[in-house]
Amino acid sequence: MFLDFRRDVESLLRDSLDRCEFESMIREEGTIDLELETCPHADLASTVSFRLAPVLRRSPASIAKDLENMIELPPDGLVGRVEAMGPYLNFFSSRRFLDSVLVQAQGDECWNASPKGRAIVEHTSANPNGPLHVGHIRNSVIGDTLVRILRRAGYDVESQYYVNDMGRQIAIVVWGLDRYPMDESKPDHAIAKVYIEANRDLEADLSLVSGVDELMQRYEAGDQEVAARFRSAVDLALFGLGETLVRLNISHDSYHWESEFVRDGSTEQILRSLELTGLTELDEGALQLDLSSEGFEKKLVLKRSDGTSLYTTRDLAYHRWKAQVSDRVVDVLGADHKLISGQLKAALRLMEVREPEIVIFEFVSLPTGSMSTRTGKFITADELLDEVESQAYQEVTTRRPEEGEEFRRAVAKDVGLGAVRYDIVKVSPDKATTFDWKSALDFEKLSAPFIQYSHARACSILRKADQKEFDPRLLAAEEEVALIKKIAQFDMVIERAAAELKPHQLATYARELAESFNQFYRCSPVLEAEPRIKEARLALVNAARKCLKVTLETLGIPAMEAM
RNA sequence: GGGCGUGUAGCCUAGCCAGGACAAGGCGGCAGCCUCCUAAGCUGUAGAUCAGGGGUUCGAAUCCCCUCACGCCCGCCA
Repeated sequence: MFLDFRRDVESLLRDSLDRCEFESMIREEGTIDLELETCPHADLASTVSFRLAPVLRRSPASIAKDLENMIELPPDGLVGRVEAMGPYLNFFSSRRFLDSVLVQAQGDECWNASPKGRAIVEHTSANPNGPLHVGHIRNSVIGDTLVRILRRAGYDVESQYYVNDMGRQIAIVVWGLDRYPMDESKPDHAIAKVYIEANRDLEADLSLVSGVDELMQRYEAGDQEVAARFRSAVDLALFGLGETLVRLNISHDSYHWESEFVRDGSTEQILRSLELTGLTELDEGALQLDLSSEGFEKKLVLKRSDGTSLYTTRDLAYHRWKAQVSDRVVDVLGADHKLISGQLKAALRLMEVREPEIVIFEFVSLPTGSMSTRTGKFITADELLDEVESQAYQEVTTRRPEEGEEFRRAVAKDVGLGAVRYDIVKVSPDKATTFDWKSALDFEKLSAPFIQYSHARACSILRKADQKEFDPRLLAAEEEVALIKKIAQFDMVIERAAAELKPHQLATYARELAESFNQFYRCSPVLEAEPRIKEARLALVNAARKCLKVTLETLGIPAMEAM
């Protein structure tokens, strides 16, 4: 679709540069950047003339004119028109392009890119010491959307949850379970209560801390009885976490426990590999890595003086394994991991292991300050989902009073899920946000229901008519052409979001697509149009419906047929 | 103190990495549209020294430097 058009424009422009012999004049600088971009004035515009002007000592406008004159448009290509507008070189798609988009969009193949390789995306990986809160799910939603985008872009993706089962937090939970029984609530919530109580005790009486240390040492040493207690506590928490993730339409293909990488010896192998670099040293019994050559002043501790391993060392083992079995490794991490992930990458470089691509998201705070599992200051994802769904139920009851209970419940569930996911994914990950109930419960334009609604309207039209043969050339109204072009951009948006790992670009596209459809909906009546126009418009509605559905699914948001 | 990130209308956000043709949306405000395919929609309107200052450039919200404000980090925690 649009990528085909862009490829044709690139080749036409390169040919033209060759014919004008511009390229040879500045070849020593390498190939010319064609400077193609989408803009309001053309389907693709090039500003390459500005770049050429100082080298050729000519005005950008005259260069653009020459380039325009030297372009030979094939009679039946995707590029319909080229026009030098001052210094800009504007390219417009052809009628054939619009027709082919409309035909392709009736099928299912055009929504998936060709195979690219294997990718591993690690996301969520919250400590199993409590439920997911509204900060954690920013990780989950960004991560899961990236998984879906990469799949669309042609990657064979495995999503992984890295379980921190060897950390202090989980040892505190295991220790606390001896003193406090879990109550009847959802297991992750019950574990959090134990964790909060245990922390309170440990802070009140520092002599208790040795009990936690001992548990950690026995776990790492392979004590069977302790291992069983750890496993049982972690499993309980993960079970609860998993239920929340299901509500968010998120699932992981595999779970990997930190302790795996200790037991199979790969953490020890990491230590040996790093010792070979000659940059390690013992300081008071602890093994440290000097990363000053990589720009880190502080030394990275790899092994405690009591011989136990540390999070980063185990993480290095995990990352070396991931790099070995895939073509792309992506981690989604909170802003508090910026430094440590930089050190991780540096250590991997020293071992000549391919570094992961790290997507950092900034924190979600509450109006009252930052969240904390330890002190119990958080809004859980479960609470949020309950509240949003209940609000959505009221909305749908107001708007569709004639519909039955079952319909309204189902719509509320899908609207609620969509609203939560879209609200998170629409914001760029590097923006810190403050959680706000009012905005979370808003179902208007800049939200998922806006897009779901467009899809439902398209479905409603299609339900009322049978699709027959159509002539795409009959779609020439401004809004119709704009909608076709917007649909065509799907492949480019996916490619870019997958390359840059920016899921919010897809959220922006989804809103634009829905807007284009709504404008078409207003201007072009379908069912009442004369037969041949009606068939063509039905085909466009069908194309838009498919594109909206695929876009929503890639965002992990349900596309209902009615709402 | 050092590092990283952010600062765009009353509020929230896109655009910034790859500088280019009028800074794009939403919420809220104001004025309209349901004898017409679902009004969770659509149309119009008002509202911006793109944090501030300097620099590079034919051209800067976008690149560089400085300042200010906010967030995160700088553990033998994870």
